[in-house]
Amino acid sequence: MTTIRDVAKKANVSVATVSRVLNENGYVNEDTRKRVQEVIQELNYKPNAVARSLFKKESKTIGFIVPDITNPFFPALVRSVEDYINQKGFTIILSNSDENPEKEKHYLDIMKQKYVDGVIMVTNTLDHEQISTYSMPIVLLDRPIHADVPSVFVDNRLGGRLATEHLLKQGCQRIAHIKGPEKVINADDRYQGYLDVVGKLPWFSKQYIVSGNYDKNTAMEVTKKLLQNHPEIDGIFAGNDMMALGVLKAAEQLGIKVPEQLAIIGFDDIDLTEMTSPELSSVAQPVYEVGKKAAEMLIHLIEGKNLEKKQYIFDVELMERKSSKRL
Amino acid sequence: MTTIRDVAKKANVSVATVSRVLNENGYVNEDTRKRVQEVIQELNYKPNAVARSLFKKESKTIGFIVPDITNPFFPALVRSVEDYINQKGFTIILSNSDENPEKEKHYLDIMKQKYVDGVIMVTNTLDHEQISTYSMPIVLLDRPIHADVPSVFVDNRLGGRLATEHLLKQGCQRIAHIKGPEKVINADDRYQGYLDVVGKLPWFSKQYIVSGNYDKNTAMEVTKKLLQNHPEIDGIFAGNDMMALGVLKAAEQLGIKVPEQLAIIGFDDIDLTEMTSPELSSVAQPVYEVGKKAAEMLIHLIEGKNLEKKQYIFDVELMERKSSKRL
DNA sequence: ATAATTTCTGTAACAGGTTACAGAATGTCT
DNA sequence: AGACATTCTGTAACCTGTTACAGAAATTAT
Repeated sequence: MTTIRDVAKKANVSVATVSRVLNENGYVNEDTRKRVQEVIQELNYKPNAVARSLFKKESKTIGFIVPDITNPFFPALVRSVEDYINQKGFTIILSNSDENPEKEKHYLDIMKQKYVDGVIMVTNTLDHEQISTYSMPIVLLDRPIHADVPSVFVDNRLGGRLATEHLLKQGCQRIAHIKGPEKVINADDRYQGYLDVVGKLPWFSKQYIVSGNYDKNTAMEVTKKLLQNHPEIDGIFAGNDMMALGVLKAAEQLGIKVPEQLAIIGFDDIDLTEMTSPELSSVAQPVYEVGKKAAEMLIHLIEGKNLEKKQYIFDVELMERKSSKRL
Repeated sequence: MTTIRDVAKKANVSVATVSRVLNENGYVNEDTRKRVQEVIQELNYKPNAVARSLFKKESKTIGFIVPDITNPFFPALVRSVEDYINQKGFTIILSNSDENPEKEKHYLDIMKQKYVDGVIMVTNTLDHEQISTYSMPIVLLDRPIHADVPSVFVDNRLGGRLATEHLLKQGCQRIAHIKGPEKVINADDRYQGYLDVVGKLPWFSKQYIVSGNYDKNTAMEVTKKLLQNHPEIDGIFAGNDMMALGVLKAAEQLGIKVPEQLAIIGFDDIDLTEMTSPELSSVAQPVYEVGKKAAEMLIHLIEGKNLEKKQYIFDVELMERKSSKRL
């Protein structure tokens, strides 16, 4: 490995001068600059980022903690964050937390030890206080925790309303909801949106709400039971698209026609909504913008600037496709 | 930030002793050890990983370069690698290359500057020589480049054969192939497997082979044209599942019944094969094992051990589902 | 010509760990 | 008791950049 001292020696200057050339700061004579740069070329010298980090207490690296990258909702988020921070010269350390608070803390510790400049994370197990003990820039994605913690998410409740209203408008008489996991805030918000629309209707009953864990197989199981017990159900709003796929599957296995006998709508508008048959209606999140905004906020914090707002809430959009169109 | 010197001062020992306690090497008196550990607890001291990296020339970090994490094939790979290396105390820096050699080199440079201990990458744009100039452990995933570069992949040609034979056995008379991108080796191997089975049959014609870029929309377009020009086609082997989904979509739009009029099979067996209607047949790769093996090899190389084999080729498995079952 | 600036360069300390080496204390063996 | 090995601890150099500070050289102002 060539070091800055090798370059300095070969160019007959001090390491300080080489450093000045590298960082383009301070005064350097034009001839000297050229000579140093030639030597850098010649030796193919690349400065050691670790040594630089040690002194500057920064690493040009950010952490990104997601529950599980295998969940098709997250890769797009990761991608949009990378696209943004990359042009700012940062790289990403990616970790999967499995929604496990111990893992989350473990990774935050490691990231801090590695001098990451900031962290973007998707969590609902940590609270405001735990997060602030890390005293480094942290931006929450997808799930807000506290008004004081910078976060970016979408209006899930509105989304729940839009989806449910849409089913009503399509003429559904009994609308069920497959809810996401217990402690996940956005699942609860979507559920609230559903309640906003149908909670007061005469036919409404808590029996039309079942839990599905954001997972297609669980959703398929619970939907089958639900439909067998309640054949009157003619519309289902699933808390996310993976569960909506499970619902679709359940309907198919029970020989129920979608959308004629059962209208279905999901949430997230992941890529494969267009690949199913019938195509799946959904509530779209502007995933790319959400990721980008989180990245922007984090870079802002890292650069020591103030945030205009601590929370950004994006609008959602109803995507009407065949699985719910009965008119 | 508390440093090792703070701990040393408070515990009335030298930094060397604290270091010995931290790393559990060298001689340390039991009482001293306890005292130091109490101080570490008390100050909540966490050693600075950057300083350690600088001296040890290692970072407990590996790089992982994928073409695009948004492609549903890669997250599972990333996950399995993370699960393995994590228990060895490593973290992952993830980067998307978009199959662009400049980006790949750029990221390799950065990773090297950050002292990553090794890199796992999915590429076919770099050659043996370029890779070896980086003089750090690199393991290739999914696409081999040269027998000397450690790599893990599956028997794509066999997979191509299995898929095509399966279609033959289902009674298909004219089998087309939607091929992956030009320069991607595994796409070519799958294509060769297809040729192995049907290349010598009397009906065979190059017209039954079209290029689809591993992408569902492109695949849908080309398939529509193909089927319009060649209504005699009654079986399609798509180079990957995303393209198979495009084929499925094309058939639906043309009013062609799957599998009765057209049998379809894909490759990779990504999660959503079970979510389509009809469910998609595919050739399954043991993704989790492939990722794990690559991680194992990399850790081996990092630890300076010798590899038993430079290349590991995993078997594939035919997954027969409804999209191809005509019997 | 002298003073005041500005440009240019080098020395050495610093970031926060690890470890070679030396020396002291303790234990074991004739 | 003396020779030797073993245990324990500290000092200081090292990893590789960055930068404060000082001093020299060149330029501009008076």
